[in-house]
Formats: sequence, structure tokens, C-alpha cells
Amino acid sequence: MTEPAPFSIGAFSRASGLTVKALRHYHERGLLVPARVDRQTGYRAYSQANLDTAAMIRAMRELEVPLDEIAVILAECREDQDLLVYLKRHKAHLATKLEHYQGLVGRIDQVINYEQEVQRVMQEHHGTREIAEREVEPVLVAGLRMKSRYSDCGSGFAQIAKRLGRHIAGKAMCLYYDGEYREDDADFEPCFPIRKGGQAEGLDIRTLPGCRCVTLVHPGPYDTLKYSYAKVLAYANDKGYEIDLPTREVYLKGPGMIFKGNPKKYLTEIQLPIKA
Amino acid sequence: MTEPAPFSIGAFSRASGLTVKALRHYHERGLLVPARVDRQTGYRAYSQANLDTAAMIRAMRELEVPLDEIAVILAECREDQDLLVYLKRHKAHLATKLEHYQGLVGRIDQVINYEQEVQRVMQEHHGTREIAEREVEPVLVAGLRMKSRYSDCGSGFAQIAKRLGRHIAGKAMCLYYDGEYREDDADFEPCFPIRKGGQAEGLDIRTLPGCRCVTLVHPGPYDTLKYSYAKVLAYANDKGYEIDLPTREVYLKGPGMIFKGNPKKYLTEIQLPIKA
DNA sequence: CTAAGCCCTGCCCTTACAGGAGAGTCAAGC
DNA sequence: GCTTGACTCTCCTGTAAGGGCAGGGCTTAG
Repeated sequence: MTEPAPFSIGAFSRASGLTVKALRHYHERGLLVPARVDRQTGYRAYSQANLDTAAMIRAMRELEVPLDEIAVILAECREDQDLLVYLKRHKAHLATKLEHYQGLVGRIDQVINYEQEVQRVMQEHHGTREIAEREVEPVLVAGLRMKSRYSDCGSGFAQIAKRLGRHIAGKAMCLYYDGEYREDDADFEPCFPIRKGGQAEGLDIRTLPGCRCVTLVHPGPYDTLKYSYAKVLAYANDKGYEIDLPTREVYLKGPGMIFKGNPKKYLTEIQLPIKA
Repeated sequence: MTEPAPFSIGAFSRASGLTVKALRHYHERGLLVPARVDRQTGYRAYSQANLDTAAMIRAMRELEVPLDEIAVILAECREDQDLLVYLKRHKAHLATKLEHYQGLVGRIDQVINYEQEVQRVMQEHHGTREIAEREVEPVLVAGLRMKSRYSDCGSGFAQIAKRLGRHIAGKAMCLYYDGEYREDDADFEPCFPIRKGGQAEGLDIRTLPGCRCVTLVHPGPYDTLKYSYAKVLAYANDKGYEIDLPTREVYLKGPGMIFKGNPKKYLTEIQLPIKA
């Protein structure tokens, strides 16, 4: 250490692994001030001691510690032990980010899975536009019964999804407890099939019984559902079936999670349980 | 939809959950252009249709999709299905970030653990400045034997740490195979205690045998180690012990992982194995 | 003498808005 | 008609940590 062994900024850049730009930036911020600066030319000259500081800054930057905090640490710490408290704080910060991204990946996965499911179901039901009778399997659902207007249905789905988003295992459905159409005080229950039983305040989690149903897939917007209902009710009447409440609608394809989509492409399955 | 039911920007902000600032920004970027803009006043008027787009943008922004990509999606997609490819791409991007932060948390954890260990060891050895004889336990190490200058030791540690960083389980040590001091072609082996056996190309992973040693903790910089060596060798000579190679140095406290620290505070344990 | 390689400062660019200044607009109350 | 308060407009600046480039100065080798 007899001579300061001055580095030019380029040489120091190679020695420290920091870019020239970064070095100038750190100089400006006061984090890493060169040992000497030529008054005439403005040329920076870095010393061996600068190299230690540079290594420290690099190590901290690799952990994404912000420059402001590095400045504080440089001002207050000489030893690694002094900065344990800063490191712990920063770790907590990183952990927060980590959780944040875990959450995002989880949510985007949900969306992707949901949309893939929609795609699958649409393929499956392609061309099935006939009235049919079939056995509907029992299914575990979480429902939220409402006496309200039909249009509030959407907010019901939103509430369920918010609380059980992670456990949703199928297409949204709605149960109708009125035997007839009502505008303002309809009695219905939006629900989602879920993966496993549990508790959720305000939600009714139970298994819908399986049953034999008259079914019809209705294509298009919801305001034309009544025509499909007319068809399927006429069919049931013809056959002399009595209908069990609640009736069900399954939204094979409705508004997406991101796009509302084109209502002409909506697919809704009407299920009328046949009284045994 | 007889009337566009125009929202003022404030009302639209409340309806959509986007800030006024954000709405103006989206307008400027062309993502969400209000249904009408008053020529005179510049007042924006938003429509019901705008609300759908706003919901879509909000959903995408919550997944941290960048605005540029949202613009592309808005230009090309009408249905959720169309954007599966974008979502998957974005998910990959998020997953990358996730891994990145996992790596950071892992590394900062290493640093914290290491420094806590240093702190513990320093407390333990506080005031122990006497020559002692004791049994040294066997220990599993990864070493990198070098014939070089002593000062290259550091790069040896760096190489080992880079490859086995995750498995390091104790303080850095160095084995010396020369019975005497050599400047340029010294024969020595930096090593780290590690957690479990394994393979690493170029590294010698093995268990150092336990042995009875004459030990002395040397405080201060490495260039004064020779005085401590003189003391401990004189002691061994007095007792008539013969010394087994390699001798060992354990760096209880040396330069930290972040700060170089003050050499006056360094603690180095010299271990001379006694030939049985 | 000139060309190459360094170095300097200063300006603009990146993301997705937030904050604020200064000015114009709107509806209601007096 | 005037005022008041709530709203709205545009424009500017700031964020983190530099990257990229322009225009110009320095030094040294051929």
C-alpha cells in the first residue's frame, strides 16, 4: 500500500465487475467516490481501497439492496456483523416479493386452467343442440342463496370466487327455486363446484344430489334463454314429466375471467330435474 | 344501450376501480379511449362499453401484464380463449421472477446464517488467547489443493463457495502441506466443511480425520501470523511433540462475505496435529 | 500528424403511473 | 349575477438504476 495504485475507470470496471456507467452513477450518488479526480480533465482515479467498497456494493446489489440503503450501510457499518439487522430487514422485503409472485403465479394458473376447461367443454358440446335426457352426477358445490334480481347473480359468483377461488373445480352454475320467472325478488343460488368440503362463512357447502334431467344447451345471450326454456318445458310436458325444484343452469361458456366475450358464443346448459 | 350512459372520469374511476390518473394514462397510451371527448373542454366521457375494457385492463394489470402487451391483446383478442397463449407466456415470465427471488432469498439466508455463526464463534472464543491442547473432531470437507502463492487462497475459497455454497456448514479452513514457509510455490488446500458427501468436479470431498492438536487463536491480520506460529511451535518443541502434516488454520473471523472488515479483529485458529 | 482508444459531461430513455401547479368547468346556493 | 366547492383539464417533474448516444477532450503509438 505504498502507492495508491490508481486504476482508470475502465481498469477499475474490469477489476470490480461493475460497469463504467454504474461507477459514474455511484460516484454521483456519493457511494463510491474515486480516490482522486483530476481537476483538469475530470478523469477519475480509483484506489485499492475503492476496490473493497466496490466489492461490497456489488455484493449488496446482487441481493438487490437499493442504493439508498447501501449508502446508509456504508456510512454506519465497518463489519459484516453490523449489517445483520439490515440484511434481515432486506430478507423480509425479499420474502414479501416472493410471496407476491407466488400469489400471481397461482392466480394466473387458475385463469389458465379455467380457460382451458372452457375450451375443452366447448369442443365437447360442439353441435349438441338437442334436447336430451341424462343422469347428472352428484357434485360438491359452494352456493350463495339470494333473493334479489337475476342481474345480481354476477356479484354472487364474484363473492364465492373471492373466498374459494383456489378450490373451484368446474363451471359456474345457478339454481332456481322459483317455479316461474320473477324480476325483482327472484330466489336463486349462484354456485361453484369445489374440490373438497370445508367451511366458509355465509356460503352453503354441500353435495348436490344426482338426478335424471331434461337438458338443453342454449347458445347465445342470456336474454334469449326464455325460448330454450319454452322448448324444454314443452318437451317435459309432452312426456308427462313433473319438474323438481331447483332447476339448474350450467354456464358452459359465459363471460370470461378477463374478457366479457361475445354473448352470441355463450353456451348455457339448462337442466330440469325430473321428479321420480 | 339506448343511451351511452356517460360517466365522468371521476364516476368511471369509482365504477371501474382504476384511478383517474391511470385512466388518463390509458387514454394517452390508446388502451382505453373514452367514448366521447368534449372538443371545447377536453372533458372525457366514458361509456358502458368502456367499462368492459376497463375491467379487462384491471384484471390484466393485477397479473402485472405490461401495458404494451395489453395493447396487443386488446387489438387481437375478443375472447378469453384467444389470450391463452399470452397468459402462458406471461406465466413463464412470472415464474422466472419467482425463481429469481427464491434464489435471492436463499443467498441472503446463507449470508445471514454465516454471519450469525461468525458472531457465535467470536463470543465463544472471546478471551481465549492461550495455547491449548485439545481433540479436534473429524469433519467432512470439500477442498481444492493448490500449488501457488498463499495470496491465491482467496480465489480457491471463492471457487468452492460458488459450487457448493448451499452445502457449506462451518468456517473456512486451510491445510498446509509444506513444513516450512514458501512464497511462490506453496502447497496448500483451502477447504470448507460441508453438510453431506457428494461429488464436485475438481474438488476433493473427504472426511478430515480427528486428531489431538496444539492450538492457538491468533488475533489480528494475517501478516502477523508468523509470531503466533513461532509461539505455538516453541510450545510443541518444549513438550517434545512431533508435528503431523498438513497443519491447519481455521478462519474463525476473517474478511466477511460483504465487508472486508478490520484485519485487527480477525481471529485465526492455528491447529498443529500431534504425531501419535 | 493522425487514428485509435479512453475518458468526460449532459441529455434522453426505460415502467406505470403519482403528485402538484395553474387554470378552466359545472352545478348549486345566495 | 356571483360565489363557492367539487371536478376536470394540461403540463411538468419524479420515481430506480442505470443504458445509450452525442459531442468533445486526452493520450499514445505508428
